[in-house]
Formats: sequence, C-alpha cells, structure tokens
Amino acid sequence: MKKDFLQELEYTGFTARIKRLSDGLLYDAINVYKNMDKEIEPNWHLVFLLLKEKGEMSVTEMAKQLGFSHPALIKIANKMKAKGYLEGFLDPKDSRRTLLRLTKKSIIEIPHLEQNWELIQSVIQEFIDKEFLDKLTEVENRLNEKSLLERINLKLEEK
Amino acid sequence: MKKDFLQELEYTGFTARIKRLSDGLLYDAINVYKNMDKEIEPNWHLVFLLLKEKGEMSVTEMAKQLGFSHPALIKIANKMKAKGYLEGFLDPKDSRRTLLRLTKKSIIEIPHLEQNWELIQSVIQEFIDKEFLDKLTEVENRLNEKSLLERINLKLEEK
DNA sequence: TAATTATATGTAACTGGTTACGCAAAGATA
DNA sequence: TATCTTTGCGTAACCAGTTACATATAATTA
Repeated sequence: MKKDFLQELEYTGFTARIKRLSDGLLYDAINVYKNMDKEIEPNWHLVFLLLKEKGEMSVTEMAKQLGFSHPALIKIANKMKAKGYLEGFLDPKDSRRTLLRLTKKSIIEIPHLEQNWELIQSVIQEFIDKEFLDKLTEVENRLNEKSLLERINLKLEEK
Repeated sequence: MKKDFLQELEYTGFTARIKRLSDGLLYDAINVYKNMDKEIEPNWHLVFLLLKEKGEMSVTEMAKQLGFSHPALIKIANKMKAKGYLEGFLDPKDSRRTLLRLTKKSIIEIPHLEQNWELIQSVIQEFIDKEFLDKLTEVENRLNEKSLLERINLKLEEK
C-alpha cells in the first residue's frame, strides 16, 4: 500500500492527519446535509440528540458535553432558534442560566431526521469498526487525564 | 471507565469526536509553540519537513501533499516568507507556477527546531501507539477509495 | 449584612481554514 | 496559427470555531 507524505511521517504526522480526517468528514457532512435537509446543519445533530435525551440543559452544560466553547454553542443555538428548532428560557432557580429545549417543530421532525442519521451511521460503519472506536476512546481518555500541552510542559520541566 | 456523551453514541459520535480531538490537539499545539518558539507556528512544521525533503515545490503540489486548499497554503507560505523562512520564485519551465524553497535562515534553524519536534513526537507516542496509527491508515485508505459523501450518495441511489 | 469571589451568559475581535472568482500561462485541437 | 480548454496562482468574501472581555446573578466569607 502506497503511503502519502503524512502517513510516512508516523507519529510526527499524527496531528495533521487527524485534522485532515476531521476537515474531510466535516466538508462531506456539509454537502450531505445540503442535499438531504436544506434547513439543517450537520452539527445540530448532536444538539438534537442531547436535548432529546435530557429535555433541557443550560448553555454551559451543553457546551461541555459536546466539547465546544460556550460562545460556539450560543452561535449554534441562535441559528437553531432562528429556524424554530430551539427555544431558550431563564432557569427559574438560577437566573444567570439560560435553559434550552427543543420546540414542537423539532419533536415533529425528529423521526424524519432520524432516518437520515441512521443512513449516515450505517455508512460510517463501512469504514470504521468497533476496534478503531475503542482505540480512539483510549486515546481520548489518555488525553483527558493529561493533555498534550500538560505533557509537553512536564517534559520541558524535566530538562 | 465512564464514557462521555459522544463516546456513548458509538458510530454516531464518531465525526464529532474526531473533530474534538483535532481541535484539542490544534489549540494545544498553538500554545506549545507559543512557549517554545515565539516566531514559529505549528503548521509550519510540515512545510519545513516537506521542503527539506523535496528541495522545492509548487504551491499546488504542496497543498495537495499536506491536505490543504491552495489558498490556505499561500497564506501559510506568506507568513513564513514574511519571517524570512521561505522564498518563492517563478518556475523557469512553466511561468504559471511559483516554486517555494527554504531560505538559509531555515536551514540554519532547522536543527534547533528538530529538537522541539522530537520532544513533541515523544509525547505523542505516550498516548498513541503503532496499532492506532495503523487503524487510522486503514480508515484513511477506505475514505480515499470512496469518500463519506460518495458512500452516502450511493446509498441514496440504492433506495 | 456587606463585600468579595465565582459562575453563566453574551458580545467582540480574531484566526485558520474554506469556496468562489479572475487572470495569465500552457496545452490541446480546429 | 488561432481558438478553446485546462491548470496554477492569488485575492476576496465567508464561516465555524476560538480567546478575551463585560455584565449580571449566585455563593461564600468577613
């Protein structure tokens, strides 16, 4: 199997390869959604799933769960609100917090959306397997314990 | 091991997890470089390596090798030129092409930079292993054969 | 209770990438 | 050779995320 430049670099090319993979998937996903659901953007998917499961959540909680900064989540939420999929209201117990929940429109449309998600999921299973997901989880957990930045600072101190 | 929301989603969370990993590594890398080499940015690394190996290359070739769009590569190259690490000149055989090469300054500084790269590489080896890289290569190759987008369009046609 | 500190949200400015477009040179074809 | 098509570069406009900052409320402590 012929390897490309980044693949040949082994560990050195790792970060760039993950970025390449991520960007590639993202731009494909944008196009997939463009064809399937004109109104809906790819990263709304997880917002739907999260709120479907939890009912309502604050901005910060959601950002943490999904791995975004809170300003990023606010931007996503504002778009979804503008299209009528999401509504926000003040937490009566803590008026600093804005809680978000799905609208009726979302609830009605979710079954239709789920068909698309299932299709996408079945395609993802074509090119990744359980083993890869497990390895990925290991990597995530190691980085969660100690980030790349922390690890490098430690090494620098050692010297 | 406690799983987070994205990890629990299995295949559905895959794209988002790759993105989370990619972004995390990227922002860490920015901070690492901020501490180590004030002048140098993380994604210059691969430009140095590529030109060190190939001597000189055109903008489009480099973009393809590194998985960027050509405008992205031009931006990176312009920054590197501004700091004196890179120089461009017209290809005498094809005056559409701009060839890029490393400057003397780059050649002199590369040994110093290599120390940092080795340190980073040794840290990457702490949280990924050969097996993970191999699995990643498999995934890349499958997607190279047929992208996510192509696979989904095929599935849609089947129906 | 008053003052301080911490947390939640929202906005602004920035960044690293993209796509879209225009122009010039090279290659292919009538 | 003259025209058409393709390729390569560069710029402009855009986008999804970030960090930094401001403000308001809640929690803690003197």
